[in-house]
Order: sequence, then C-alpha cells, then structure tokens
Amino acid sequence: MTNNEIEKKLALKNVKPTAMRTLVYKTLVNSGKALSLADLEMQFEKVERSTIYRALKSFEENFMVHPVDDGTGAVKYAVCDDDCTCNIHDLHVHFYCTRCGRTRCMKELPIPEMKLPAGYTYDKAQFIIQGVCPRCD
Amino acid sequence: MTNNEIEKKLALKNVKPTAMRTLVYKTLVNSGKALSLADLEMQFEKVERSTIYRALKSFEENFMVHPVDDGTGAVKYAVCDDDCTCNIHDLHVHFYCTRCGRTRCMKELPIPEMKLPAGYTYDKAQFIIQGVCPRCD
DNA sequence: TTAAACTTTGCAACAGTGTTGCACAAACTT
DNA sequence: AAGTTTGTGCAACACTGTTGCAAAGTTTAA
Ligand SMILES: [Mn+2]
Ligand SMILES: [Mn+2]
Ligand SMILES: [Zn+2]
Ligand SMILES: [Zn+2]
Repeated sequence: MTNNEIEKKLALKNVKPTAMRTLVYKTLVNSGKALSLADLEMQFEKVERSTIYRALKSFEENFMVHPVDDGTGAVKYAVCDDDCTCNIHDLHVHFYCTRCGRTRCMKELPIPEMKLPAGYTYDKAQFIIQGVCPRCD
Repeated sequence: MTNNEIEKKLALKNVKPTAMRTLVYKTLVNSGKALSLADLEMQFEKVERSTIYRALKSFEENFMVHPVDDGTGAVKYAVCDDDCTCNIHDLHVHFYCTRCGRTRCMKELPIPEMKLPAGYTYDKAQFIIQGVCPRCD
C-alpha cells in the first residue's frame, strides 16, 4: 500500500494523516501480521513509544485496527477490513505460531456463536488458536 | 474444601503440601473464580509475591490449575478438574464479566474444534467471552 | 541425634508493558 | 500574524512477571 492510499484511508476514518501515523499504519498493513508496540518500536528506532502508542489507540478507536492478545504478554494489533466496525460479526479466530511467534487473523474462521447459560450476555470474544503455521512446519 | 482434603489433593498431584501452597490452593478453590497473582497477594497481605508465583507455577505444571488470560493485563488461574491433563479435550470457554471483573470457567462449553486451513497444526486454544454475568445484569 | 543435603520462602532487584503529564513544535483558524 | 488546537518527545510511573541469592525449614542418612 502506498503512502497516498494510506493517507486517504486515514482521512476516511477521521484520523488526521500525520507522518507518524502514516508510517505506523503502513508498517502494520504491509507486515501482514499482528504487531505489538514493541515490534513497531523496533522497526523504526527513532520514533517514540508513546507516539506509536497513541497512534495505535486512535486507530483502534476508529476501527482501523483491532487488538489481539495472543498470550505472549504484549497486545498485538492487526489491521481491520475496510468495513469493520469491530462488532460481534467482525470477530474472527486468531492464530499464534509458537515457532515463529507470528500472530495472524483468520478471517475465514468467524468466531462461532456460543449458547451461553441463562443470564449471561455476550459482548465480545477472543478466540486464539496456538500451534504451528505452514511456514514453520 | 478443608485443609486436609487440600493437602491430600496436593500430595496426589505430587506437590508437597506446604503451608503456603495449601493456603494458595485453598483460596483459589474456594473463591469459585479465576484469580490473578495480584488478587491472591491482596487476600493475604503478608505472603510474598514470589512465593505465590512459584506456588501457582507448580500447580500449573502439575495440572492443578490452568491460566486464563482475560485481557485485563494479568493472567488469572482457575482450578482444574481432578482428571484434567490440560490437553485439547479439557479446554473450555472462559467468561469475563466487564461489570464485576469476575472471570470463570464455563466447563459446560468446550472449545469447538475448528477446521484450520491446510498446513496449520492445532496445539492449544483460548476462547474468552466478554459480557455481563447474571449477578451483574 | 546430629550433620549433610535438599527444598521452600522472603527479599531485592530487574526487564517489559502500558500509560500519563507536561512542554514544545506543528498545523490550522481567524 | 496571533491565537487556538492538535501532535510529538521526554520523562516518569505503576503494574506484571521473573530470577538470584541467602536464610529458614524439612528430609535423609550416618
Ligand atoms: Mn484479526
Ligand atoms: Mn477454566
Ligand atoms: Zn510460524
Ligand atoms: Zn459480573
């Protein structure tokens, strides 16, 4: 994705496309996997943790990325589909590879509806499958 | 559960039943919900974080408790069934109530098998449903 | 029963993650 | 151009998880 496309997308989602935000979003979208704050921090040595942090937060608030907690201790962020509103229908399984540490969206696997016992209401869900990915097998 | 029963259970699982370990396990089992290191630390002011930490680790290694990462930032621990080996067949959904912060096992809801794309192997999974529990509704 | 060997606990320290206040810089308004 | 709003960098902090080490406690074996 080009800088220009990214800037357009940010604007579309009501996030002012600053240089930093463009950079962060581009890295995320081009990586093809979920990245943590620390992952991003490493990729561009000279940008401040808090700046990246705040960029991620505004992406999250505007449904551009969703958090994935794969159990490694740091929350990762994956880019949302264009039409995502991060509601129950956009939820999907995530896969965490224990060999390469890569975490990715499995949009082809929506999170199955569960019949909860009486009295429970369903708001959100996280479904993380841990195993080994094709690259590492 | 009485101290005596707990000591027996620890012994059965090859964990030497020291006073601290008995205390930690008892608290966990009697709470009826998953507790984090910090939760436990608060319940008995004068026991060291690292002692509780190590108790939890040995419980975990011996299939007496399983970790639940409900996304609140601290891993919680829930007691296993007696015959649990923490393998794929023991996995179940966990429910996190956003009102009371309580996290509990839903043993009645086993984690559904998912047909992964070719090349992926399935090792473990975490499925956390977030919502409001009957008490809080 | 005592000494040696092993295990558990407490203490202190540390790295990693997430988060915020504040001041300066940059961008936008009038 | 001056004033206002927004973004960034820096520093600090709280919390989680983890470990080395020494003291205390327990087990074993002479
Ligand atoms: Mn995803
Ligand atoms: Mn459970
Ligand atoms: Zn892999
Ligand atoms: Zn509740």
